Amino acid sequence: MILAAVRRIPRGKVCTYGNVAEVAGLPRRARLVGTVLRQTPAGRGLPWYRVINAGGRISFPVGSDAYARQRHKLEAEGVVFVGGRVDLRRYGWPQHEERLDELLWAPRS
DNA sequence: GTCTTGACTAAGC
DNA sequence: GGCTTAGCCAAGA
Repeated sequence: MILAAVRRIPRGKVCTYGNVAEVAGLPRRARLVGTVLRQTPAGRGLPWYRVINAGGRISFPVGSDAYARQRHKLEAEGVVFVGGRVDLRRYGWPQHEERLDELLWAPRS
């Protein structure tokens, strides 16, 4: 369910661990999302890099290899970083609670 | 079994 | 915005 949720994040958008958990139907399991992504091999076609923390930042140590990889992937899709963070009001997904309800109700594709 | 860890968060300063 | 502190809960050890 978690991986399915990650796959639904649109290009050029980002989603927080907490929101991924919610969309996956697992409220309050943000850490589990991180655990799953950590264990998931190089998910081909899995937009894992679109998942960031609630602070709008990448959850890897700044300067680390992983940090650079994720950031470049996002910037390549047009996501802009300002002061090491992205504006969730602009790039965050889903945008509104209303949208979230639709997602939970809608059949998975 | 328990104890620790951690790609997390919301709340309080 | 930043830093701390409490919760959180599945995995690992």
